Amino acid sequence: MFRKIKQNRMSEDIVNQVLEAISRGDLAPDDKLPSEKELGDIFGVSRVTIREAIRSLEQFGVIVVRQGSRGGAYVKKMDQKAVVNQIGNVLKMANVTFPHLAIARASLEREIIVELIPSRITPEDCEKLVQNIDRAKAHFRNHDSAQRLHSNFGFHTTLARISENPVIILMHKVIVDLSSQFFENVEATPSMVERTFSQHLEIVDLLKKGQFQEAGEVCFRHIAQVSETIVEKSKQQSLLVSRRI
Amino acid sequence: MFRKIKQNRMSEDIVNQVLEAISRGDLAPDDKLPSEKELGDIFGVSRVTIREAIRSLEQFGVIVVRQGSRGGAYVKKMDQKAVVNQIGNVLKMANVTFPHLAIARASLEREIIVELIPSRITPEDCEKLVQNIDRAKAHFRNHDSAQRLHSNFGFHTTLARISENPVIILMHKVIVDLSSQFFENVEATPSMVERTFSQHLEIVDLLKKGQFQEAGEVCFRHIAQVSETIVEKSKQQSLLVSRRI
DNA sequence: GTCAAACAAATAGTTTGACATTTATATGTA
DNA sequence: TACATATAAATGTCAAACTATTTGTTTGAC
Repeated sequence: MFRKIKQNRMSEDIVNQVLEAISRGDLAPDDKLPSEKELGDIFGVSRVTIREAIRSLEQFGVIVVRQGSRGGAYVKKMDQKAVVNQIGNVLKMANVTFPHLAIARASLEREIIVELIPSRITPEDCEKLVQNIDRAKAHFRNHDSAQRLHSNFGFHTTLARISENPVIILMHKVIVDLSSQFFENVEATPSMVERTFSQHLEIVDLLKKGQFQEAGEVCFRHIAQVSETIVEKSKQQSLLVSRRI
Repeated sequence: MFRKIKQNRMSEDIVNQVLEAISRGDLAPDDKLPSEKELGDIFGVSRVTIREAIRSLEQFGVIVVRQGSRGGAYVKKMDQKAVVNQIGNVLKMANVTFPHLAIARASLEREIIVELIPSRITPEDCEKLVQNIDRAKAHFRNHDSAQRLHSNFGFHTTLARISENPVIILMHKVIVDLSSQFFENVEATPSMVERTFSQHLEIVDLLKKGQFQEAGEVCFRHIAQVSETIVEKSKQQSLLVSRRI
């Protein structure tokens, strides 16, 4: 019925005021907040209190603080990358395992392909997907596994983007980012890599032909299968995969 | 190739050490951190620095701080609710609109129903779903719209839980929580409420009959339709719906 | 014994003033 | 011009004191 009142701590009040200012647009990205001393004068509190508020805002991810001359607290652009990072950090403290991430990703991408993409996909999108595959192949030839992984994940991220729904794109990116660390810790065999390439190509081909249902199923199986391999490989290398990330 | 070193700020170091201690399990939920003074002695820094670290950890959501005797910083249980809250707060600062949330939710639930539920659903699950509907109806009769909404959202949350995938359950809950504020701000007409009841019932009936594909489609259309109504009603009441949440 | 008020102890919240460190920019010099 | 150096404006840190809040304990009245 009622919610408990708790308005201790001046720093909290300051945090809220700054957040509101950002929400309203009174503070735009790259804007500089007044210096700690000035803020102290404005809010009528000491520098220590201001600094506590700044630490909260910084942890929240809405400002960055630079030292030195021309330093200070600057409003951070809350772009997709920043949001994904923030959410990822929170999720790291939750008891989420790699298999859970994998299934969630596979499901999400299937839904994206089967239901969200058909009305939106363009030949240019297909072209981008193919480019991702080509880039990954080039990195494979150069034995650059980090970049190869990046391009392969890029294939899936590109898929998600076609949905044009920021919430879905965000959720997908969070899952992919958290998953990627597991991929980085196992060495992929050439056959695994080649299979990924051919499955990615198969998905693009099906998309081009308008066979979205099939493409979705191939994608789901692809992710499930690759994830299963990662889990197996991780076990061989005694890596934690079923524990919290 | 290399990443820039940045070892400024002792409070950051302290934050990381505490986070690691929590990750390792050295600090369990409800454990009390030493007092500020003691922490200062342990880390060899002043109380001010300790307090800055504590503000960060608090904003991160891993501790709560109580004042007074027997007060101090206590490790917070990172249960689903806390994680959902944290992620929701981050998302509030992103440019996410209600329609985007609505489509994401509709898609997510369709995938849950069509692909994730079939192998898992039990008669008990159906019973829980029916109970949610009944509770909502009771609240409707009592003209308690807040509780009615809560039970109606509970129907969908119960659905998500059947997936048994914490990542999916989490994503779904975040979206539902963020969406709910829009529902709370418009007054639903009796006909809208009745239609929701009948659609929820229809979904349960289809689930009982094993017609998952159909249930998924009904659910998708139900969410899309209700959301559309919310958008319309909000416009009439001059509420922001297409701007950032 | 029970209740309430007064008191004590522990802890977070805040202030003040000082000094250290970092960084961009201006200044001076070869 | 190029490079070193000084300067100024920030943040980063410290120490010590005082305030506010919460909780436990004692004391006293009934």
